[in-house]
Amino acid sequence: MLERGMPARPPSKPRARRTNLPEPRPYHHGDLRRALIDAALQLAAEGAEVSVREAARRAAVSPGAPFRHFPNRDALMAAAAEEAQRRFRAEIEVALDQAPTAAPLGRFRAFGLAYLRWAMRNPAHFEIISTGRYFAHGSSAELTRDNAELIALTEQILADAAKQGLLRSADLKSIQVAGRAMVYGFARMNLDGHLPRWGVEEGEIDQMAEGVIDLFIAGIARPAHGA
Amino acid sequence: MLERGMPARPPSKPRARRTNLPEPRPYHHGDLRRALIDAALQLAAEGAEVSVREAARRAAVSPGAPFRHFPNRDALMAAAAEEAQRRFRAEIEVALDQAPTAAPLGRFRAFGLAYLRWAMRNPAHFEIISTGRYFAHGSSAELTRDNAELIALTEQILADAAKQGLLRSADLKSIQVAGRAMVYGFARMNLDGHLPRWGVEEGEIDQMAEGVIDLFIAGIARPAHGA
DNA sequence: TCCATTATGTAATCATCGATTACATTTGGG
DNA sequence: CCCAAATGTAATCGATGATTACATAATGGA
Repeated sequence: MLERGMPARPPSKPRARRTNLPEPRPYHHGDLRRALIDAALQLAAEGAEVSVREAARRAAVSPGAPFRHFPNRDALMAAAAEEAQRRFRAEIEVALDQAPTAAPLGRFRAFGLAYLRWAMRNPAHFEIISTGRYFAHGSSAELTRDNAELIALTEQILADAAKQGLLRSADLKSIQVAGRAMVYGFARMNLDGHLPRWGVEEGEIDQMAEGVIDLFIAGIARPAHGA
Repeated sequence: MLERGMPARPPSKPRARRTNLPEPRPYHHGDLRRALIDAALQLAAEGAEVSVREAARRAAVSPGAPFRHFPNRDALMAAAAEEAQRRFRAEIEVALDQAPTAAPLGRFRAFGLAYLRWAMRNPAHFEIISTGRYFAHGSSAELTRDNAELIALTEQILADAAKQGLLRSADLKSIQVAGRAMVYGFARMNLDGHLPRWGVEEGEIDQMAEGVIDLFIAGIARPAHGA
């Protein structure tokens, strides 16, 4: 596969037909596919709508060029979503690696916090991943699989918690769906502008996210023996 | 205000210039604004994207006509959202009117169930209301006010529950945000295709919604004395 | 080494969409 | 009755997704 840092100028005949252009980029881009994905993610992060043409513009390429790499706009969005999902998942896995394996509810908490933290800091990317409005639902097998694995992870954590007698209810399915809904909902509330900007304080929303997750865990956890 | 069932043909001179067209609609529509809003909601409900032109087409009117009633597409979407929000709110208020005033947690449950029931049955309309992606965020004062009132309603219910000593925690803010996040998240999960179609059974998702809400209430409620 | 095949980019073009402008028709009040 | 305001039409513009024909570069086998 072509790398990003490859030599930008193959030493073939330069053919400087126009001498005033500062960057006579070679006819071939090098890794246009990657550049388009990056441009798409960047556009989304800037709050602009992602158009194929604008991505092409950012890659300094003609409007038709992207269609050599993606059959249509949705395919570009799907590729961008896959990249975003990789980053999302990586951050969650780092958080889980740092949490002790023996404490399921602590892992559950770490998972939720990492999830929300990423979603708060990358709202546009989170939306591309989650909404399925930017490209057909099951069009990306990688995205589907990745997501299913994350869900399975939470199921495993909850099953461990149940096995250790840490949960008040045996209805794991409801707990799982409720937890997903709450975290997903909090992320989307932030995204959709339903979280008032409590004070200008940075990190205030992070704090609220923490409070909400802890409330949920307190709600499902079996009360401590002495309480 | 003009009604939908108004006489479609004012008895002015018919001017049948072309005799083969089945419906020589009069030059003036009657209530184009309302027809455009209906068309927009209908298009959304059908899963199609809402375009001004298609709404105009459905109203059998020229592509420029809608702009006599809405300055731009967003304004049309905002008007459609206001209409959807009215229906949404009406259904919730009916549900609350049927719930006993003295049982705050029962009212909380009724609220959540009505909310989810409507969101499940009108996913596209729910999205128009909630997403703020179809028109500028605070562009509709009515929508903002309506939504704020619904939120205030849940706050009141929770405050009542706290006053009656029904809650385990005194952190009403976290409870409120967590509850909103969970219900909102469940609705959006359905919308975004994150709820697997558990069996073809109709009403299965309704059941899941109920389970999730009950789990949440059980989590925040002070345990019964004898338990 | 040559060159032919394939990969990749360009130019031109099309249909659709949101939006604006100039013009036409209808309606309703003075 | 008539004119002004409201409302609809026609024509047009710029942006976009997408397709097609063509141009250029990269690659590998003879």
